[in-house]
Amino acid sequence: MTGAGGKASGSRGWEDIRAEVLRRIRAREWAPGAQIPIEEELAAEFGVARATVNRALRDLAEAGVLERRRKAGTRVAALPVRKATLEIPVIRQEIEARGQVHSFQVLKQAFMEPPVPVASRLGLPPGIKLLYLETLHLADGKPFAFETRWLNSEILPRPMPDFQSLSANEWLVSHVAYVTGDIALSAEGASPREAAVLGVTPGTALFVTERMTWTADSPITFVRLAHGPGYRVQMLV
Amino acid sequence: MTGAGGKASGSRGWEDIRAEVLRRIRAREWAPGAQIPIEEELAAEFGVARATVNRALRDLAEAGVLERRRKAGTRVAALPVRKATLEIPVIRQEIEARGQVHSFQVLKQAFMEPPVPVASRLGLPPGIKLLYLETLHLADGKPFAFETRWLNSEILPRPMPDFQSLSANEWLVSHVAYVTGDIALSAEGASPREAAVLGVTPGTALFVTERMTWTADSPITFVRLAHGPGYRVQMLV
DNA sequence: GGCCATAATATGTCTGCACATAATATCCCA
DNA sequence: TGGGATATTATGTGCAGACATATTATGGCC
Repeated sequence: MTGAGGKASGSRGWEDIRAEVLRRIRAREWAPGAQIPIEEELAAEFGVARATVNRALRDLAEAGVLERRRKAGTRVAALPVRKATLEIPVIRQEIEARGQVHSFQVLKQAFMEPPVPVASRLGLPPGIKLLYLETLHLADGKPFAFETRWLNSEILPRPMPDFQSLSANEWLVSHVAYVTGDIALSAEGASPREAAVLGVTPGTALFVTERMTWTADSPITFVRLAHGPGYRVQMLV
Repeated sequence: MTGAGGKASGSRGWEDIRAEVLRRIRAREWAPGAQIPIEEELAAEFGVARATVNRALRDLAEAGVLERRRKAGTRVAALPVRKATLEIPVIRQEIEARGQVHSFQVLKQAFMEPPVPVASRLGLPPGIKLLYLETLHLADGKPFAFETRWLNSEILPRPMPDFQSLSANEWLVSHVAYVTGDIALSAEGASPREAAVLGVTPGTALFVTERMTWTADSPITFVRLAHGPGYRVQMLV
C-alpha cells in the first residue's frame, strides 16, 4: 500500500482517491454544479475509511475544484476559481536561482514622513516618521529591480542593523518572521527617476510589485519593487 | 471543545496548536533554522493526539513556515518562501465584482497556423492549424482587456460553440473543467495594434498575463490578456 | 579509512470509532 | 399559512493504534 495500516483493495491512498474524483469530474461523470456522493458512500465504494475520503475531498476543495458545506454536501464548483500559488522568494535567491550574482546598492536612507497613502495603509497616524530606503538590486552587475521601502523603525533593534551590508529584505524575513500582508501587482511606465536608476528610457513598461506587511500588533513595512524590462512572474496552477 | 471527541486540556483544536507554534516562532522561542520538538513530544505537551499536531505542522509546512523531512524532523524555515495565492476568476466575474457591466466583442476568428513558439509550448507539431480568436473585453463599455487566444480545435464539439455569444473563456471553464497549466505575468509596452484596440497610446505600460492550459492528454489553449492602465492584481499572503 | 548493508527514527498515512458543528428539513402550534 | 423550535444530516475534527516510508545514523567488512 501507499500509506498505511488497514485493509486496502482497489484504490490506495488519499491521493488515489483525489485522482479518481478528479477524473470523474473531468470526464463529466459529475457535472459542474452537481452534487457528488457523501463521504460515507465514497468510502464504501473505494474501500477506505471516511477520513481518507475526507482528506481527498478537502484537498480538492482547497484547490477550488469542489465546494463543501456541512449538511449541504459536496458539489463540483460551477465556475471554478482557479487558484495559482505564487512563491515570493527573497530577491537574492531569485537572482541566484537564475545563476546570476546578486548585489545591491543603497541609494538613499533617511527618516522621513511617508506620503499620506502609505501611512494610512499602514495604519499609522500622519506625521510619524519612518525609515525610508532606496535600494537598487543588481544581477550580474546589471540593474534588476529598484526597491523603495518605508520601514517602521519601532520594530528595529538598537543599534540599527546595517542595511548597507544586509538588505532590508533579508533582515526582515529572518528577524521579523512570519508576518501577514498583501501584495499588489501592476504595470507602470517608468518615472524619470526609475528610468535613470534602472538604465531605461522614461515610460518603459515596468513590472511593479507592492507589498504591505504587518504583524498582529504593528505595521512593519511597505515596499515597492519596480522590475526592469523582461521580468516575468511564473506560476503553476 | 472546538472539534471533537476526546480529552482536551489546555489547547483544543489543531488551529490552536498551529497558532501556538506560530507564536513561538514569532517570539523567536524557536529560531529560524532551528529544529522543533518531534510530534510526539508536542502532542504530549499539548495533551492532544499526534495526528492533531501533525495536522497543524503540516499546515504550517504547506504555508512555507516549516520544513519537514522524515527522520530529519521539523525545523523553522530559515529563509521562508512566502506564498501568496492568486485567484483567477473568469473575466466576467472580475468585472462584475467591481460593480461594472461586462461585454465583449470578437474582433477576429480564424483557423491559422500559430507562431512556432506557441505551437511548441503547447507541444504541437509545426504546421497544425488552430482556432485563433481576438476578443476585446469591456467594462461598462470601456476597454478592459484585449485577449488573443489560440485554441486546439480538436477538443471542440461540433457544431462549434458560438464564441460571439459566450466567451471562449467561460465556455472552457464550464466544458473542459479542471485542466492544469501555467501562468506568466509581465509588463509590456502596448503594440500599435493593442494601443488602438484598448484606446491608449502605443508604448503605454500594459499588464500582461499569459496562460497555457492542457489536460493530461492534450493541449487546450494559449491565452494572452493585455490589461489596460490601472489594472492591478491583489493577493493576500 | 572508505563503503555498503542494517538499524533506528520522525514523519506520513490509514483505520475505526466518536463527538461537534453548521445548515437544512421538518414539525408543531398559533 | 407563517414562523420558530426541533430533528436530521453531511461535513469537520478528534483519538488511539498501527503500519509505511524516507532518511539519517550506525556498524561491520574489506
